[in-house]
Amino acid sequence: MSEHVINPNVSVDCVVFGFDTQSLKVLLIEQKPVDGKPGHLALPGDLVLNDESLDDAAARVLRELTGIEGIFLRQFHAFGDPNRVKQVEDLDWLKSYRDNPEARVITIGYYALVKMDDFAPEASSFAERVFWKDIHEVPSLAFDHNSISESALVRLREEFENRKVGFELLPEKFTLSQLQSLYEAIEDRELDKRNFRKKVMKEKLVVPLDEKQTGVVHKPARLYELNLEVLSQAPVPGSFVTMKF
Amino acid sequence: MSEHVINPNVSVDCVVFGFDTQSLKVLLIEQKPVDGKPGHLALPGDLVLNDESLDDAAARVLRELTGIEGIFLRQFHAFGDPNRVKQVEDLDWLKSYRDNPEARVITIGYYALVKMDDFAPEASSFAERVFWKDIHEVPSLAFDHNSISESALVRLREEFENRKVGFELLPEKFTLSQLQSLYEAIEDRELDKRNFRKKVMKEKLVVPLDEKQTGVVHKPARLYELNLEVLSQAPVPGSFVTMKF
DNA sequence: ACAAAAGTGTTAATGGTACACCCATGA
DNA sequence: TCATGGGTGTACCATTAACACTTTTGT
Repeated sequence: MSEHVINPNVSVDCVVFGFDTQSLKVLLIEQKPVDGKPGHLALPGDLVLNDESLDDAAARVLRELTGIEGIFLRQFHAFGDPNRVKQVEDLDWLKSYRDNPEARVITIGYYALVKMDDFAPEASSFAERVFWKDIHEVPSLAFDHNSISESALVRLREEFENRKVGFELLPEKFTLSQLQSLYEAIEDRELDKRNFRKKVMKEKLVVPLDEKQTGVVHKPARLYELNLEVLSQAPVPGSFVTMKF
Repeated sequence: MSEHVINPNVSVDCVVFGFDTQSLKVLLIEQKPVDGKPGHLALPGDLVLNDESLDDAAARVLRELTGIEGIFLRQFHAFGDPNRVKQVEDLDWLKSYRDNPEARVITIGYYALVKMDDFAPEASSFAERVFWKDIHEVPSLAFDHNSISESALVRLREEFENRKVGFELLPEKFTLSQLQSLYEAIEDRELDKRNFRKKVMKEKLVVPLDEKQTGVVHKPARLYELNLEVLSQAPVPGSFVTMKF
C-alpha cells in the first residue's frame, strides 16, 4: 500500500508578529549566503526533530534562529503542496542545509504576537540577519513563505476578535489610547475614541489605576491594567465577539 | 544539524460529520481484524503519498476507506505528539499495515459536513466496516482519534458560526424548520422559532419558493432555497457573526 | 499662548429576546 | 375531530454608531 511513501520531512515555520505601540511587524530572517550569493529572506523555520512535539519544535527553531524564547506560539495551518520547496531559487540553499534537498517538506505554520521592545532578536544558526518588517511591506520571501505569513495574519485577526490572543502586546500598565492603538493595528481600521472607551469599561476589560503618565508633552493619561478574570473567560456572544466599537 | 531527523511519516485523518435532519453523526471505521483479534474503531485516515497535496490525500483516503467522494474537506489542525501512535493497543494494527510500524506519524486533521442521505459509505481497504455514530455517543477510538474528533467538532462549530460551512447539509429545497434543525444540531441548543425566522428573512439568507411540502400529516410548510449571493459573502459584523437567534 | 493628546454624553437606529395562539393537512 | 408541525407580531431592553468640545500638561 505504501510503496509511494518516501517519508516526507516535516518542518515548522514561525510567523512572529511584533507590536511597537503603533503598527504590526513580522519577524524575518535573511538566510546565510551560499557560495557567495546572498541568502533569501524567509520566515524562521526548520525541520522537526524526531522526539519533539510540533509545539516544541516551533519554540526550539525560533530560539535557534532568532534567540527569541518564552513566547506563546499558536499552530494555525499545515502547508503541504508537493512543490512548495521545489523552486529553483530555493535549491542552492536547500543543497547546503538539508540532508535531502530534493525531499518534499510539509510545514506546520505557527504564529505568535510579542511586544517588540521585549526582544532583541539575534541571528544564529543559518540566519545571517534577523529583522522586523511592517506587515504592509513584506518583501518576496523564500519557498511559500509569503502565503504562510498572509495566512497567519488572517488567522491572527480572527483569533484576536475572539480575544484568544493579543493582550500579551500591552505593557503591564497602559493607557486607553495604547489599547485602542492595539485594536487599530491588528484590525487595521480606525475606531471611535468615545465608543471604544465606553465598551471597554462596560466589559470591565481593564482596571483603572491611581496613576498617570509622566513626562508627556500633553495632558497625562490615566494608566490601566488588564482585568485577567474577564479576559480568561471564553468570549461570550454579546460581549467582545461583537465588539465593533 | 539534522542527525536526529528520521523522516517522520505524515498522515491525514478525516472527521466526516453527517446530518440526518435531526442530529449530527460522525463517520467511523472498524479496522480489519489482525490475527483474529477484532480491529479498533477509528477515524478514516492513512499516510499521505509523496506526490499528492494534503487536500488530495484527505480526499483519496476517505474514498479508499469509505467510498465517499466529492465532498469538501477542510483542514483544521496538525497533531504531532511523538507518542500519538505508540500505544500498545495500536501496535498490532500498525505492524500489519505499515512498513515502519514504529515510525512517528504526524497527522493532519480534516473535517467535512455531509448530508447522510447522499452517501452510502462502503468499507474497503483496511476498513472492515463503516458506520455513523451520534456525536454524543462516540466510543473509544484508536490512537488519538478521540481528541482529533473533539477538536474537529469545536472547529466545525466555530466555522459554522461564521457561515464558512454548513449549508451543504440542506436539500436544494427545504423548510425553515429544517434550517432551524440544522442550526440546533450543530450549535447544540434550542432556538426560538419566531426569532429564527425573522432573522433569516432579514438576512435574506433564503429565497421563498412558490412550492409547499406534500404528503405530510400536518399543515404543509413552504419551501425555500439558499440565497447564494448572501452566503458567498464573507460574514460581516452585524450580520450572521452576531446571529444568536 | 500654543501644541498635543486626554477625557467626556446624548441621541437615534438597530438588533436581541421573550412570549402564545390560530392554521392547514392527513389520518 | 384530532394530532402534528406551520406560521405569525409586539413590546422591552441592550447595543451600536455618529458626533465636538473642554482639560491638562510641557515648552
